Amino acid sequence: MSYPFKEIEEKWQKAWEKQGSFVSLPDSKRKKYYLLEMFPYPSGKIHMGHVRNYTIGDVAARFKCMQGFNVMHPMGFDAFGQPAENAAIKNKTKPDTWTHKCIDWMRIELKKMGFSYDWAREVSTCDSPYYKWNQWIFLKMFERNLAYKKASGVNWCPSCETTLANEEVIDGACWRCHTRVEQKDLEQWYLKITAYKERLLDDLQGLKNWPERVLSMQSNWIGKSSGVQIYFKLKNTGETIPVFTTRPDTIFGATYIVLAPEHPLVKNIIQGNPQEKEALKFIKRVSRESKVVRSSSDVKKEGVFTGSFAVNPANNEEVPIWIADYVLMEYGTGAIMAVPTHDQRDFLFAKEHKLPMRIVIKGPDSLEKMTEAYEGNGVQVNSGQFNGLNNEEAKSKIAQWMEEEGIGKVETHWRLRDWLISRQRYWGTPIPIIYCPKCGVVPVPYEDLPVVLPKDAPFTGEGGSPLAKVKEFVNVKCPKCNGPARRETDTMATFFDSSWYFLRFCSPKDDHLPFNKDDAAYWMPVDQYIGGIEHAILHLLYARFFAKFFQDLGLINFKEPFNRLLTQGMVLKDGEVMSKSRGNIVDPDSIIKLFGADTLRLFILFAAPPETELEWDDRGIEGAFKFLNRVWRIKENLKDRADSELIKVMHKTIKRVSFDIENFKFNTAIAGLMEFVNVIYQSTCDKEVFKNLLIMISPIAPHFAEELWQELGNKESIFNSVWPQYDSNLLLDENVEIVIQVNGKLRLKLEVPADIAEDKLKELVFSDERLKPWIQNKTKKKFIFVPKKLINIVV
RNA sequence: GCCGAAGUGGUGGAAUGGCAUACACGUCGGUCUCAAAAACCGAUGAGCGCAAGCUCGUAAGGGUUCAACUCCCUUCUUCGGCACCA
Repeated sequence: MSYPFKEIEEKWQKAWEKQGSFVSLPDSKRKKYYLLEMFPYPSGKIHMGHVRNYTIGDVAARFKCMQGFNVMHPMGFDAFGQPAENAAIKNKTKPDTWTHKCIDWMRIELKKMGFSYDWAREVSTCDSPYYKWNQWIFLKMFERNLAYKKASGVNWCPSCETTLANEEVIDGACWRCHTRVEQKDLEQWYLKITAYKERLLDDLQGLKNWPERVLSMQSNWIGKSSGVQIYFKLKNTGETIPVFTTRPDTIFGATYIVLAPEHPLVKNIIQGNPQEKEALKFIKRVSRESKVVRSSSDVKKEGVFTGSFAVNPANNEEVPIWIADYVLMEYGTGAIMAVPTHDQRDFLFAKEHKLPMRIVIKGPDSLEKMTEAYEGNGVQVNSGQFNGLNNEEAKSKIAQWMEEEGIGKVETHWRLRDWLISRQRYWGTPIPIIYCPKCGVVPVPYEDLPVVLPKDAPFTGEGGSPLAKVKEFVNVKCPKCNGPARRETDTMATFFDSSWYFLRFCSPKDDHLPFNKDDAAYWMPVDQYIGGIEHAILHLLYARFFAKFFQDLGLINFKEPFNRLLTQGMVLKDGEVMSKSRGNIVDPDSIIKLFGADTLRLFILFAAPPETELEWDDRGIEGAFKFLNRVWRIKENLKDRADSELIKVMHKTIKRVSFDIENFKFNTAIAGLMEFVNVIYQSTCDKEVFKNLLIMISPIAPHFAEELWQELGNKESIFNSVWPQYDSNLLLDENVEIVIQVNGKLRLKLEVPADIAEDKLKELVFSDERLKPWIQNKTKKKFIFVPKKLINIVV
């Protein structure tokens, strides 16, 4: 007979809700702990990824609570976004109706898992009391020129019919629908995240409790590269061609320069030269190639000579100017100095086109023997006054010299671009801007917020912003001159909404500011944040940017919003990510029906450490169920007094499990509990021991533990009890097993008193018959003794 | 190419430089049963051996150390990020 999980889970979910068990209030006398999991998009159904993410968080929240922390554990919904529009078209409903229905379903499913959320703090980003503050934040940014409108080439997804931020383009395709992204010239709203690039990069250093790979991804994305802009001059006209390099130490080896085909100077340079016709042909051909093809690294580097020359400012040498497809207009200055001896791309290009080379940093090969560029360090040669210096040293010396001579300038390049936030979609926060023919771009006054998203908009699926078709929305009076004006009909990207929701949770109902300063000062920063690695760049970078902006507004007084970050691994089935298209989904609800939420929680924590991928295993879930039943049956055999040995094991288990849960090592924490239960089965167990076992299981299987806790006669909830402490005196054994090694190889194990003296032990070891064959007739060189652990005899 | 993470039984996975493979799954055996299921107990890295036991074994190779899955170097493979980034 298995334990009645269904009744138990329903019973306690109701009881906790009624008692308000997880409601959190600021309390300056108690230490706070803000535990946050990335809030879900309300698709209507939770999936295993949610279950894993939220179970990890829930264990930590309940554990911290029993350790005496004032825990805040909120939940909400990231509710704006495109799927709602698609569903509205498909099901002939409204995005608003559809989304709220999904939220209701989702809330029920989350509650079925028994998560300890403070539902009083729930927020949905699609509700105007929330998105009003998106508009407020936007206006604050607008005032500071951090939100601006600009016409430029943008990423355009033809399938979603909207623009995309750079962060939303993955391998040249839309992150959502994988359609190939096109370039389009449009006037769009941007947030000046680049104004924060140094802080976003530098402050990564302080994030000691973030995973290495997330830090590295963010740092790559921000992409700082320091170097020198060097001014080459056109031989004939004296016009300047700036090039960017990170290797100023190789300037004396720059034997030609290369311009991107789109470079604005190209036309002038080739004009009238015999090479003009060929060059034009080449430029035309390259312009037709797509960006993706051009940036694939295995394509041969092609180029043509322009017929013109420039002057290398370091040695006044004349160098030919080429055009090549491997130089990109978007990066640096769109022109490079080529050093074939010390850059592999330049080397290949120079060999192909028989261009001159000169070694300026001594490497292993002579010029004749060189088969590839030498990109390592070494001593400067052929470099005028810098000969003999190590190139690393020469880098800064040369840069300095160039600045003094006025032939170069130290410069830093960044990969990070401003964040494109306007979307030509309906289901998002309206951008609070009005266009007046007289006054131009006018921000909506603060007192007029929120600009409410009209509930009715025509959905045809034909593209174009649906809001533009709602006359009552579009036509307004100009706040400045009261004349007829027109509203902005683009909405904000949903990543805007999620960039500050963690602050809103601190005071979800505040109608004064996005969040209450005092509440945020108490709860923030988030102590532990948990979510998927897919947000390593997008959401986590934007949220950091917003936090820094709020810091500048004086609303908060810390740099970084998330102290610790845990990125949980994905849930796989048969080695592949669970997805609808693969048809390998395991529905959490079906598992809850069969085994209950507690078993599901237990399995998902036991099967793998939180950060790694987790392979779903139907038999594993049965194993988890078996374990809970095994614990359930202990109550039938409780005696008045427990074995003293069992009590020792209990204290060891308390130590171990506390440490493991504290450090998010749930799989080994559970292993420890299983070992403990195995020992209980072979000993005499009493109520006190069993109680401690239940407390340790309770964060993992809360309903289960609460039920047994009550059966033992406790009136208070198990979650009001204090996490057990171990008695370090009981951790010590009287006898210990000592491992005897000879030359590092295990030969013998001895059971001896724990406090045995080294001499006595030595005597014991050398007199042991079983060891004779290994040490007889051999000279003993060394005797290593690690107390309570091992002896190593070197012969 | 650069940056980051990882590589351990049939499987998921354990091991502050000190007994490699904890815990679980699977498999095999036993107890209970008319029988089965459940439950409980036990065995389970490979090779050799009747056995006590021995040898090998943590991607590969080298090094440091009395002692290396763990530290260092080289290489390979897998995954992730960035990338003709100058």
